[in-house]
Amino acid sequence: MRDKKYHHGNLKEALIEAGLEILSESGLSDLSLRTCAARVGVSHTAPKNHFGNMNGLLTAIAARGYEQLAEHMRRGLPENPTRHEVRNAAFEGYVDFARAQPALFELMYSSGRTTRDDPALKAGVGACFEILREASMNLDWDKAGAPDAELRAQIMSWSLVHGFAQLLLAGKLDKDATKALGVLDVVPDFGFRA
Amino acid sequence: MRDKKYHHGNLKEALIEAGLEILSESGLSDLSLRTCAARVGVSHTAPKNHFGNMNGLLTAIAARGYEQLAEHMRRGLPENPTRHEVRNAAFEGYVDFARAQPALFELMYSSGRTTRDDPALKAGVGACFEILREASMNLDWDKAGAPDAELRAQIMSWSLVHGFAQLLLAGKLDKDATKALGVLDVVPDFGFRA
DNA sequence: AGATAATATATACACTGGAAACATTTGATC
DNA sequence: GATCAAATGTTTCCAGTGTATATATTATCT
Repeated sequence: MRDKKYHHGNLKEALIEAGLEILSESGLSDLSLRTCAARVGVSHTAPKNHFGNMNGLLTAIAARGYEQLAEHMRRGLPENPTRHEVRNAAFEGYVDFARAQPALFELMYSSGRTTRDDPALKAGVGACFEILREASMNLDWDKAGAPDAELRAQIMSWSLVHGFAQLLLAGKLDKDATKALGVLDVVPDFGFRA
Repeated sequence: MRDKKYHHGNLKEALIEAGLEILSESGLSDLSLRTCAARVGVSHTAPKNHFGNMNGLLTAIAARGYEQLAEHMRRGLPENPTRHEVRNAAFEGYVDFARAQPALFELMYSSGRTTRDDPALKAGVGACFEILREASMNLDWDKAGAPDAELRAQIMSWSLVHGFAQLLLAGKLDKDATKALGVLDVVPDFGFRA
């Protein structure tokens, strides 16, 4: 880094990755414009050109998070997976991701820190939502047959797995409870009747 | 308030209520030691004597939040409620509370801002958990009969209703989806088979 | 080459939580 | 009642935060 250039060249991407690193290493409270900028070696006002403000940077980081979450939910799937395999992978991957990246997960689902209408963010959320749609198909819930049975099952699946992940991260499920249930064992098989 | 006394007399309680008001009126981002202290008319370092630091104040506020949530989950119950009425009231009350107090709800379930081991906080969480236990009794899930079937049903109930509430607050369920489902209509009757 | 836009810096400001020293009041003990 | 210790608040200061403004540097396009 002898000849440090005035223009970084790929600052936008570098800042997002710096943010992801900070979230992974430290936590959400240590993620700031200044820590991100410092890690990249740039002044703390440089991000403004690419993200507008803190909200914009956080939104971009959260969007990347949803992409990673979608990856996680498809990880380890065989070539032509059965519907049951898709469901198991999706639910296991969801909780796995939350536990592996708690700070990022918290940012992704916090209400005021990100901009909901952001296209990249909505795309990431949409990718996850699509996986959950596939994972929830042909679930024989009680109200199956109702006009919006599929959407209903999809939202219930998402609620169930997300609520479980969040309660886990928030420490609301004590160790006895989770151990008795087998945590990851209970998740993919939430009592759904195939 | 002519003769303003040096000692407030009930500062601890006043600060908690000020915090609840700020959360209700403005939002989590506007809640600070200084805004709380200013609302009570006291210096911004006064809270230290009662709560130690910001974390302590937030923990106390969150604990109060769980008490309010427990109230909400029992609101409007008749004298000798049926199990179905208990369940409906608990689930409706849970989502109702989240929508009525989104900022407080976010604080209550955020990971790093509060101290998990705090006795008052644990008591509040315990009260809610107990209501959920009652609301989940005799649920005929697939794995009913297993040694920990009841705890399992309890955790699933909590995950389901909490996940739904959080996804709602985070704006992940678009209006078409929630409208198609009837939101509060779907909550108390999540496909449980009585 | 020269104008213009994009990108990064420098500086200043209001805000935050917390540490330290000090002031005031309360309450217990003699 | 006087006295001394503990509890309760204030004052002052500091490092850290996001952002607005003005400025400097580079890239791009005609």
